[in-house]
Amino acid sequence: MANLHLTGLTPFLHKSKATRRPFFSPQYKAFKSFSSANAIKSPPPMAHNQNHQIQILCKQGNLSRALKVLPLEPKPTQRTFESLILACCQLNNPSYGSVIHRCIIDSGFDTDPFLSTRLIDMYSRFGLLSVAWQVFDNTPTKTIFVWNAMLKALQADDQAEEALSLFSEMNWTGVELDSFSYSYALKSCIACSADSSSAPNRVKQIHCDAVRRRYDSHINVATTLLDCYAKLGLTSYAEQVFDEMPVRNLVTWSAMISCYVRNERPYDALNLFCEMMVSGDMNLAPNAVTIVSVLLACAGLAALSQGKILHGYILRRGLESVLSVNNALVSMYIKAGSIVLGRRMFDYVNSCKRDVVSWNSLISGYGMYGSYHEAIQVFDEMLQSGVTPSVVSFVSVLGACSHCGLVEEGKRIFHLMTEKYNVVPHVEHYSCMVDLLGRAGLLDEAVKIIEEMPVEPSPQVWGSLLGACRKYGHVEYAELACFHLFDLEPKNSGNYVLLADVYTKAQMPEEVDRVKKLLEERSLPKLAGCSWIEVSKKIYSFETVDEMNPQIQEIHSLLVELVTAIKRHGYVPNTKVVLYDLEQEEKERLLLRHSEKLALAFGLINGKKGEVIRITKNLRLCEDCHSFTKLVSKFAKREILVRDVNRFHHFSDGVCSCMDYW
DNA sequence: CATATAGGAA
Repeated sequence: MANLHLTGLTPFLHKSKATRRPFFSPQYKAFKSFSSANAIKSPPPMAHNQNHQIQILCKQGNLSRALKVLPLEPKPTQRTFESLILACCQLNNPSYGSVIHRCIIDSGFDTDPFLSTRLIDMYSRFGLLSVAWQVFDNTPTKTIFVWNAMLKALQADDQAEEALSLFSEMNWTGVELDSFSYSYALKSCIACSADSSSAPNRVKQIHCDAVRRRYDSHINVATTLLDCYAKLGLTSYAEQVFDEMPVRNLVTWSAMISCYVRNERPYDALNLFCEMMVSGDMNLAPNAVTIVSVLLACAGLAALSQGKILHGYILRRGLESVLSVNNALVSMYIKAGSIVLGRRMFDYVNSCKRDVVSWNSLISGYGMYGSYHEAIQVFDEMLQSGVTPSVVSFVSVLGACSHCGLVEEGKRIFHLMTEKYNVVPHVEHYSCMVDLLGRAGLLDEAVKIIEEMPVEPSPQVWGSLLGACRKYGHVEYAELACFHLFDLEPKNSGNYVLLADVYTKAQMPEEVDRVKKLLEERSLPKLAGCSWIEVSKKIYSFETVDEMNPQIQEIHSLLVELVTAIKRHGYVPNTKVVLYDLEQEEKERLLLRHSEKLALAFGLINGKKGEVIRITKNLRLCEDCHSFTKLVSKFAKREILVRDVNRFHHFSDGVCSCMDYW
């Protein structure tokens, strides 16, 4: 069971990158001029113990009064400065920070490693990395705390390369590293998105180093390591770290669960969660973070019953008021097939507590159900409520347009985005536009978008074009898309299959064979079609070649019965989707073994009458299954909801909610 | 004198 992600979108991070050691950087100059202009002249008349007084004022958060007392004689103690810096961080006030720094220099504390640690941390919070570097460089005796503060600052500012070179400098200068050093360095490894091919080796190298110095048994180092492997998709490495850990806590378990979720193994995630729950360890009571991961797993599996059970647990634990949990619930209900319950969860949240993520979930949810009007209505409501749409908001709305074939509306929103909201289109938005135009058959226009886009087309962009080519049988553009795709993601077998599809449709058997050979040569496993269905709170999954199910005979005979019946209502098996060169009868037999048909028959046999049949598929729904299910919904008088990789199809009385546009 | 360590929502 793989490839379940519905809308694969990552948030975008925009952070300023300060370069190392610009001696008189603008920030530093600004800081100097500011602090001298604001130098405080006269000390207050008298105070019994001014150091103590300042520390009290800092604790109360009254920094301005504390600073008025500051330039005292004799000079303030180190403790006093520490209180000032901490208060300044708490108040998030960079101007006061500069004033305090000035006073520290004036008092001759600027070489003190303890205060340097605090200052570096403060400047890191304010995003003033170049000043942090100055403090770092001006500290002659660097304790491990000073090194770690700088390392953490770089890591927090996404300056991964800088962080790693600092880490190697630490190794080289012979500083006694501690577990924090390893944590920060590891986190930096996976942040190097620029050349991610080296990330696995970097992590492994630090792993070896940590093992050598016996730091791998530290729970934070091990957990960070686990998470790094999880984010790199190296699940087996993550499992190994998890298994070999001497002690595990809630964070470790949650990290492992989230590893399975993000690597498309929601079933394993749920199993591990159950294992944690039955351990009976009171320290392993799941918190909001754990719950969010598990809800994601339920969403991936479309495990509605499991999700509801979890919802009950959330209510008992009083976690329903946590916004992230609520958002995860909205998304879980939507992806598990109930837009109604998703909407109810959304409405349940106090409107002032909603954030842009809540809105985006609902918008993309309506998009997946093909409910364009609701999607756009919710989008408008969001704008009216004063929430600024994010990059993802536009992806969600454009996706909704795409699913409904509303080309003009999509173009209008794309313009709205750039003109009114000044959002510079990301590659994701171009990908949406290519998808929108491609699905509507406007292939030339889609290619024009790709040619003219100012950013490098991502695999998703070419993938959208290829998908459109499959739909419309455009060989030339399909070859163009694959030329890039085979280079960008050579191991994605789905692209080869799509290209073969295009050639099959165009009746070019030699080319079909050529692509198949390519697939074999590169020994890429074709992702097996898999469908699953929840019946009586249990999930049953089916693969195309599935003889393991004890009811398989019953399922097959029901399918044959159904086919005979619906053929009278005009069903013609669409044997074009079969890639193999076989007799017509054999092709029809193969069609009946498609996993979604098996799941459908299983649902008809075992499900309760009158209940909606919910099926989930790991690939795109095939055209034959689509028309088959439409007729079955009419013939068997059942509502059928099928979720494929992209969207939902709601079949009822012979009609699908997608109106045959998908 | 000591770094608020590590896991999460579209």
